[in-house]
Amino acid sequence: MGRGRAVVSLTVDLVIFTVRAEQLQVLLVERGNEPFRGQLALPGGYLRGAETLEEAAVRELWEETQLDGARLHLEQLRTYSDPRRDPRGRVVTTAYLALGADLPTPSAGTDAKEASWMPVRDVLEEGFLAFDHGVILRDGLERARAKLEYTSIATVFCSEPFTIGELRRVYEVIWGIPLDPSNFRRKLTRAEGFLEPTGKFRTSTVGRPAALYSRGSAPLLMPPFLRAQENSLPSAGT
Amino acid sequence: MGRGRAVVSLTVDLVIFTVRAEQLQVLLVERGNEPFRGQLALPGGYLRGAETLEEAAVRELWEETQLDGARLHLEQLRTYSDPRRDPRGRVVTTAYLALGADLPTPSAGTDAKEASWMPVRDVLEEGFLAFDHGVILRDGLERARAKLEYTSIATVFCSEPFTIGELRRVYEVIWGIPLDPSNFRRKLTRAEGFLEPTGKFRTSTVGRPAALYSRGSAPLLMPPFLRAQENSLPSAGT
DNA sequence: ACAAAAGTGTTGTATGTACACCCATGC
DNA sequence: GCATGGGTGTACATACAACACTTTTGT
Repeated sequence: MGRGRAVVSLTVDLVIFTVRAEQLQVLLVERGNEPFRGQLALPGGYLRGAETLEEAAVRELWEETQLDGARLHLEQLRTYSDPRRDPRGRVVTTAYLALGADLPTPSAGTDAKEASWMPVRDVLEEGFLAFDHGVILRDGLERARAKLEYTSIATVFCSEPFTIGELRRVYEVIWGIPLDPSNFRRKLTRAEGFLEPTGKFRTSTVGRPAALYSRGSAPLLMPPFLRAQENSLPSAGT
Repeated sequence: MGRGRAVVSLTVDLVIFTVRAEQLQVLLVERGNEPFRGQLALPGGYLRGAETLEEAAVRELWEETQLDGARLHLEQLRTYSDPRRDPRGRVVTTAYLALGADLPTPSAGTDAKEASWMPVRDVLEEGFLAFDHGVILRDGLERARAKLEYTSIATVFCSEPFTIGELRRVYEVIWGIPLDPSNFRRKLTRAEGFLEPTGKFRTSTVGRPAALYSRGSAPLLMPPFLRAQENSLPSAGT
């Protein structure tokens, strides 16, 4: 029964997205060791004895990037198991997708590795990232784009409270297409449980003050908010 | 760096669904060893040295159930990593979802274990299956239900060629709600690339002969075909 | 006054839903 | 003929896209 049972190491890797400077950005670390020394990679590390993969993801998030898992949306993305994906041996990795509002730059942390935000569009090309991290990144991007359509996930990219205009910019940046402000507003304000009005206004910017909202409780957007069949990956920027 | 690195075994488990006798059914095996001896479980087994998880899933599919992976839709579901999920030790498992048309009963195979189809509604209750397989099964069910909405996956439950009525029964059985035959037909025949007319008819049944179709090439259903927010899991049967 | 962003109204088109009705077959 | 499913037509309600228009601020 145990015949041929593989000896494997298990790791977690993190695709951490935020929207800053009108661009979708991903948090990357520079590798300090071979293989792929000096190349950029997703943050990640080995699973430890008594923890779940999710716990390992939160721990690595903190250790490598000083980000607080409780303030991010975190979900399992997929497990990658090609026997040749790591030249050092048999390493299976489970990728997690983390989404959050633009936070104080984490790279000023104390850890050895230097973490930095990079525009997704600049690192999408094949072979740019170490290992199979390019594939993982593209899978994470597609997951994030798809979830904007039928869940209220976009709100986690905004720090509360936020305006509808800020939320719209999240959609536009991640989908790479412009949206009609009036129709966007109607769609989201009518979606039951999507937005919670706070009664306050943001007046610090030009133009008419915008109403401030916080996240509602509904996880699903019904009916979904479909982008066109616009599936061209390279257009992730402004 | 290697500090605390977990020693883990990796397995694959399979949630195999088919529609037979107007019910959604899942393929289960009876455990021959402790723990959970005699209890029903999802088919599965250990990952071997040089294979991917997907290859292991196809291999176990054949070894345990005599089913041919090439004739099924197979996709990764999720990886489960609770340190206490297997009392024997640290076993992380990646679950795969397999969907297929009602095939010749596989349980008459040569292997040791007895595999058999069971109606999903009869095995959904918590604690019925071994390990955390109940959770995995419910995740697989929710994935299958969700994918009916926005992909053409339902067609893999029908053996080609099939009629629109047969396809409609797939939706009704998996969602547990009745659908209007006329509107269903219009929706699917208008979806570009969903159905490929064969020009032939099925005349072996009562009523007017039904046109026969084969699967089209479009993987996505645009716009999606939404069930109501009907999310009650126990209603998976007729 | 003007630019800029928020927010409202309106209109044509598409889509979904409900249901009446016709069609072709087995019995 | 009648039951049974296949398949078409139609009318109503809803939803979306496009875009004109009003409101409220900063400069």
